[in-house]
Amino acid sequence: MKAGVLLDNTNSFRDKKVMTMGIVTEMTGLSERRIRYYEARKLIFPDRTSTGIRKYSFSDIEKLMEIAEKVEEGVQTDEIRRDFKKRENDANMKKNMIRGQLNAHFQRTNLK
Amino acid sequence: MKAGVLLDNTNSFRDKKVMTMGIVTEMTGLSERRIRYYEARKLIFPDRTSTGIRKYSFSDIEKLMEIAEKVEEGVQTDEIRRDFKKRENDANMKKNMIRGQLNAHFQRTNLK
DNA sequence: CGTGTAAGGAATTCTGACACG
DNA sequence: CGTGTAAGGAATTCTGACACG
Repeated sequence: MKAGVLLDNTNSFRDKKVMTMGIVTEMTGLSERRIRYYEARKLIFPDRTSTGIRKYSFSDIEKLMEIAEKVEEGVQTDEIRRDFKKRENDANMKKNMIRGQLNAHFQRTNLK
Repeated sequence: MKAGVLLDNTNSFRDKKVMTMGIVTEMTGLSERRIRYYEARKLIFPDRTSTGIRKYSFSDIEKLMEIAEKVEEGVQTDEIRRDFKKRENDANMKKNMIRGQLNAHFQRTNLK
């Protein structure tokens, strides 16, 4: 319960997919073409309305700007994707570690 | 400076106007007609793109749901507007009070 | 490999008005 | 007063393809 709260990183607004392409191009300065291409390369995963319109979150925007930066440094999309995957893995491992320590803690203190 | 930080309530994402009408109708369950009407009655103030498309924030969404609730209770838009105005006034007064106390505090402790 | 562009269609949004009440 | 609706136009978004490299 407590652990759930502590580990709950849902930044509610940050992750809600609510922005359409026009806003995203405006906020990131990227072309529609580039944004769709990064999706094709499995770097971002917008939601879709029932009619096919893409919807992005604030964290998608941040991710896009990070991608664009790397690409401009000459990094290939494939490598960026691998980096993201690794990073996500690390985050999950950290989460599990914390969960383990919390469990240990409660077993010691609560003894049940 | 310090006071500025303490008083800075910019919830960054919550107040950014980034959603178009379709998303707003979906999130609030309200009709376009009602949403535009509440704007005409000075209850909400979406931004506009250069071509006239309305853009709403998460806090606009929350406000809309509150408005809808009141309207369904039979409250008239005019009264709702007055309530909002008053509430904003109260918030500003509170802000100024805090600012005053902080200033007093720093004058006492810093003596300059 | 990453991105621009023109093409054509589908979906979205906008305004002003008529309607009911 | 608050909201629905049909009307017509303007702006947005989508996909697939050709182009360059």
